[in-house]
Amino acid sequence: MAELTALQKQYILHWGEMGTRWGINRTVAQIHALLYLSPKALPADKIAETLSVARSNVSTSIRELETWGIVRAVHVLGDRREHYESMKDVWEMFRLVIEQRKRREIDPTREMLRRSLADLDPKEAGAEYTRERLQAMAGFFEAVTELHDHMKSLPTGTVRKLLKMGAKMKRKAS
Amino acid sequence: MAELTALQKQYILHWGEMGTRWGINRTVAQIHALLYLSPKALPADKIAETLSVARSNVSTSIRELETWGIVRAVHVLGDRREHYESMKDVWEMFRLVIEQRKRREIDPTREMLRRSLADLDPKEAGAEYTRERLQAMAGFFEAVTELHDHMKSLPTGTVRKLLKMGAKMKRKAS
DNA sequence: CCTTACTTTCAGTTTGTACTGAAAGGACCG
DNA sequence: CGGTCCTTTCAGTACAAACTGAAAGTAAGG
Repeated sequence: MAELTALQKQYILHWGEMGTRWGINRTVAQIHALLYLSPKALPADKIAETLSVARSNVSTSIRELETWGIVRAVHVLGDRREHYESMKDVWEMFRLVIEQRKRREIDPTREMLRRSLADLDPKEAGAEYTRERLQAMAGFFEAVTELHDHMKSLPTGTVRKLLKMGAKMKRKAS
Repeated sequence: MAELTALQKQYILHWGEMGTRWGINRTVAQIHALLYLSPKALPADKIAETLSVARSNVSTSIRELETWGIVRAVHVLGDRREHYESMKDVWEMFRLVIEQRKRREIDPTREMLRRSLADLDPKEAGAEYTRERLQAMAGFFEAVTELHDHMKSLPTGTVRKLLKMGAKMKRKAS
């Protein structure tokens, strides 16, 4: 992956934009795209050069990708630099990201809703209405959590198969 | 909803933060939270005052919420101002948002992947590897789309029931 | 150990998004 | 119609996030 082909450029740019729309830093997403397409692990300076960003920016972004668990450092014989490679299993990548975002965002929301419901003062005006709204919202997040936990308990690959099966059944039925 | 209770403030602030993490403008999310908790529709100036943002900012944000289809204007007898109210069905709200985000983000991504696969020049070095990666990614997005379409074809409320059922079954089994 | 190769940290700067307030644009009322 | 009330638009500004480059930190090699 000396220089980027038009196709690679397109993919990386698109993935960067997708990132920003879902709260992922553009550069982080671009680096991930680059590594995902790369047949071999790349050193940070190569990444910086290819994407035209500062070496230090690559360092920070790679760290974030490592925390997600979708990029890891590997060592190359006769080279002191760390080389980075992306996980190749798309399903596993999304599973990791979803699981962590759930923990960081959904769980605190459930917590907040539970706390709110507990704190609700029934004497206050409109408390009954507020309770209804909070409960409806809480119900949704609890259901999503149940679904997530349920899927998590299945071995890797099963979800994929189930989705594919569902798709086939739907086609047959229609 | 003259002044905000501590609970309402907490909910609105939290929802605003949630928004930012998922690519939704903070103010947009806060306004939605306010309307969701409000038993009656609120006029724009009231919203601006309550959240301490400019009237014009409310105008733009409300418009965005209206395009999502989760907030609508209602008229109050003897008041010339538009009053805004949020949809109260949480499931339907999320369904709307998910459907539109899929259309805006997932669909163009599938398109890009399809185009990339078509454009792939087999003579280029590493084309086979690139094809594999693109295909894996495309497979994922196609599966997600299938799942989405499948759910969409079910009547409102069914998904909710299925999730709840799944949760119960899981509890029984374990 | 000292040098060299590489990585991380961080203060300062840039950039893009969000926000404001003033002005223009409706719409209803008398 | 003219006035009032309300909404939208938009140019300018503010702000937060992202990014840079220099300096400090770390580790391998001689």
